[in-house]
Amino acid sequence: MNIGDAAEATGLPAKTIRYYEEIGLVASNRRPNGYRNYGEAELHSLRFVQRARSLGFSVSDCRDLLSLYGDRERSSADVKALAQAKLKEIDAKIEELQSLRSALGNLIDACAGDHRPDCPILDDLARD
Amino acid sequence: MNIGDAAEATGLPAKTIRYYEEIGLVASNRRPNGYRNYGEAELHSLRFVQRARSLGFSVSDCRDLLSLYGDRERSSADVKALAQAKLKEIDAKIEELQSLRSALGNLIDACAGDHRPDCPILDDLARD
DNA sequence: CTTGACCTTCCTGTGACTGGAAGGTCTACA
DNA sequence: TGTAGACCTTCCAGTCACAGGAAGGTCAAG
Repeated sequence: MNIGDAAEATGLPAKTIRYYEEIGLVASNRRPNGYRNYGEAELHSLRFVQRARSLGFSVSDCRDLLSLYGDRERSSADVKALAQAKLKEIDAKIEELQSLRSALGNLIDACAGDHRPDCPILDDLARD
Repeated sequence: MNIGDAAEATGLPAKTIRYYEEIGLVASNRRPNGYRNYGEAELHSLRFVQRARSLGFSVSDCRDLLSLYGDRERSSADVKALAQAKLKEIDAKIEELQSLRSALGNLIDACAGDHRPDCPILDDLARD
């Protein structure tokens, strides 16, 4: 299976698949003509990474997760710890965005939004 | 006022202040010895940008906001529109993070987190 | 034999900085 | 007067996770 088909099968752009190979995340076999060749095992890894990325894990996290996935001696506690750390990051981001949202929302509510130049938003940004 | 003092006064790292000058966001005067020299006007702009950034505006947005701030003919509606677009972006990010949080949270809840290798988190990432 | 859809590698750019090297300047103190 | 060290300067490289594009090789169909 060529990279284009692998891209379609996994939902990842071909560029991204090449990138994952370049950084040593998901290897590939090569045909005699130099083309990359993807089998079920590689597709599986690519899909694994795709899902982990979409859950918010970094590429580096994916490396760890793939390694845990391949380790028959792993403890599920190790995976859970990784996931919980990620969850904490996500919670922190949500909280930050919410306080940001609230501050910006207040400014917007205070602004008339008409043709006149008076604007509480700019006033706040420019306050001494 | 040298860049170090300006950094302290605005809360921005000196590196960042130089960067803002490089991209043409906040200019500076120079002393005969080549050192940057910051007066009240420049400090004001830097603080303005610092606040706008901390509200989630991009550097490009800051450029627009600075320009609106300096425009006596502006309409507050223009500023409000910019802020509302940003608010929409923030809301979208919050929503995305929340659905992500929920998906990851479910997986975590399903994982025993003990010494055994069985792990619903990995199972989900590796599902066919 | 050609066309066009693939594939390859390599280089550059993104956003918003951050770190570090190499070297110039200023101030305080002996 | 010399010097230490705390500033300042520019320039280059790295971050993260790719995306865009150029130049050129390969393949299947007609």
